[in-house]
Amino acid sequence: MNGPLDSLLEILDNGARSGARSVPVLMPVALDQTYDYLVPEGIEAPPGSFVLVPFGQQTRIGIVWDGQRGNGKAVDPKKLKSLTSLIDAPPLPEISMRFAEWVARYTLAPLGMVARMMMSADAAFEPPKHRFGVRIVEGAPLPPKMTSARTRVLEVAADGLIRAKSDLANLADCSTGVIDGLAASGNLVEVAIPERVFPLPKPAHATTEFTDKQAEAVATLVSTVDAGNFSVTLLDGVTGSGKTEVYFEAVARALEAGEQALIMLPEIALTSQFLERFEQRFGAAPVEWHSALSPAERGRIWKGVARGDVRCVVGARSALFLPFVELGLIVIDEEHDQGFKQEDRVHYQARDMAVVRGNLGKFPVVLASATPSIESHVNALVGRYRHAVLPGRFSGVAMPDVSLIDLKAEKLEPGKWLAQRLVGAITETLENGQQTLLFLNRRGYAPLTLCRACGHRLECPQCTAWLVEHRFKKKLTCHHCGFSLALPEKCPKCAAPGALVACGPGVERVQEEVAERFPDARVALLSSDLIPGLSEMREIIRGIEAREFDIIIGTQIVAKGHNFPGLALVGVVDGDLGLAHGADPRAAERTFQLLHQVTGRAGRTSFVGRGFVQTYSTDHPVMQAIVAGDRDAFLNYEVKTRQSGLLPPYGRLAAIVISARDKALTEVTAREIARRAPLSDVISVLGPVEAPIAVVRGRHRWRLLVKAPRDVDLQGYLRAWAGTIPKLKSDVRVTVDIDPYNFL
DNA sequence: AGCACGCCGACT
DNA sequence: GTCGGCGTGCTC
Repeated sequence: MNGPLDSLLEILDNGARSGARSVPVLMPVALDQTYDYLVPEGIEAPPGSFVLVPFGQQTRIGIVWDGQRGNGKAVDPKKLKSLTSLIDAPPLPEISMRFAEWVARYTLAPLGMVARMMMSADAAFEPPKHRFGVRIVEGAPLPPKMTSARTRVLEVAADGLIRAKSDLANLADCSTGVIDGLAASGNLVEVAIPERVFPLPKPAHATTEFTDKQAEAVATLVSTVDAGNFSVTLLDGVTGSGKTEVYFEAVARALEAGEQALIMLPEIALTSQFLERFEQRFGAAPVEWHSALSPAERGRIWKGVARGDVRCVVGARSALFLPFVELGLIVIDEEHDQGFKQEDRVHYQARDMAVVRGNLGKFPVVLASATPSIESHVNALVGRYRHAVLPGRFSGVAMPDVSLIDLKAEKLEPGKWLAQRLVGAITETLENGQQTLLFLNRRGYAPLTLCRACGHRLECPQCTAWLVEHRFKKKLTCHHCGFSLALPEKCPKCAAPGALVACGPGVERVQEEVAERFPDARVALLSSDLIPGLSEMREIIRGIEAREFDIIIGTQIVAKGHNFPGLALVGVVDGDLGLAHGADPRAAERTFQLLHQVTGRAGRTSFVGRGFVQTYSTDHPVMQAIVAGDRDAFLNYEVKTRQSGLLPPYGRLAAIVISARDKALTEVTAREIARRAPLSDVISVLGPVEAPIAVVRGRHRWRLLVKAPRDVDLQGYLRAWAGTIPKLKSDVRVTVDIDPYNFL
């Protein structure tokens, strides 16, 4: 006898004889197997428990799993160590374990790495830190020396609330010494500050008036919640069609039924506007989950979700991996957004994994968008998803009137990036006291700097990429690795002074042109590198809503999720920017969505807005669909393109990236891996080719693209392939990305 | 993933 | 002669 069964029997046998129990533990590291630990007498460690275990040289937190995942080798029972202790945290729900296994299997990531994502709230596993504060003691005799500071403190504390010493000191305008004095005299008592409770969203807090069509969509969504089984509904409606309010009703129904609900948004769209709408409907702020939370908050929310104290989460993609115990609905708003694809560590598409989560949890999933992804559109078309359509704009306002500016005919002045017709429209808009948005999806001042004297281009020393000038920061920066360099005075190659010229526009350069052309206009510049955090972003958005700015210049962070009521004109500086990537099957889709979304920002409440798209490719189907305002024309065109190319969703893709510091080694390894691809009638392997960005952070990169029909087990093929690859030379890294969105 | 062990180059 | 670079192997 040998193999896993043998080792299992051996452990059971050993356990029986010694009276010791052992449990499989999954560690949050890049490993796909569980490790067995003895459970000391007196400790209960049921599946899902978080436990502290000795692991190699370290002691780490693992999860007691509900099944063994061996590596095929038998384990010597004498090697078993005992787990150190049980962690005081709510257990990982069983459904989260099944979900983790599913995600690991699908993405080809080690299960331990998926577990790590689920545990990304360190504070949840640490003993809770009690914060202490003080409260007034009613009726205690006043100390003999009553100073004015002491009087102020007691006046503030008279309301009986518990406050941190420093808070109370601030409110009473004194030092904490005064507080300590009053505590010593018995007039204040030190008490633990109770944990903040999560405000409960109230399903019946407010009622929304719906049009007939909206009410129909509400009824569809609510019926999927009532059905209590798995379904996916594509909620399809333009910005301003009342999409959010419609799916709020589904959320309300799930909450009413005692289920938890999750609303996922692209990180960038987690705006205060959205949170306010939630609060208006549910009478409480939602629990937010995103990367800007403090560690303590993450821990608190993680535990709240696992205990069921949190009923509704509004969050970015990682919220999907929170330990929901009673999840009954997921809404993915802006479902087409590329931000749902995670590209590092575990590569996953949160929208697709949310559908999987719904299937495992037997509950409905709602995908909402004004410009659905081709994948979801096709799924709705063929009946895999239900389709709820919200027609037109809620307030009865027409879509903006969009025109193209053909840059081949209407030439730009040298060194300028706004065509005369667009400048004219901005002037008119300013005269009308309305707002203009200029959109350019490129950060910085200029994407390329070259030397007029010798032709040298300033490139990143560790990537195959140009350095982008950031004029405000007086730096040249690589957008791939973060390398940066002070803006040089003279050419680093030929030393010619003052010969460096900036080529091409970034948002900062557009701002410069705007300042020159419209010196009196109040201008806001929005770019992720210029905004330190979420709160600053929210403040700027508020300023725009309050019409504190006339012209808004921004990258894609302005395209998403905001409603600017005074916006009458949108100018797209470079409409062709996203179309360039040849290998990316989603380039056209992405460009269409972005242009549609950004031009759709104009004229949303009380007037017809205008949009101008500057382009050199006026004949491109994307541009044609944008001017015609004909989303369906674009969808039809793109569906045909995908169908004929067997591209998603008609085919499945996997990208394999081979990288190493040595150029030749990278190529040799890539060719060797490609050579070992199992033969298949239906699966094709393209490449290897050098990656479009050939070097990143000093690592050379080669790519393979695997194409399979929809109904073929692509992961099985890849696993079989991986099994034939001999051990890689050190420093060679191979990553597999199922359903890639990045082709660089 | 993270840690220790191991073996080859520039220092006190 | 040692410190430390990172390549390699292992974690019940």
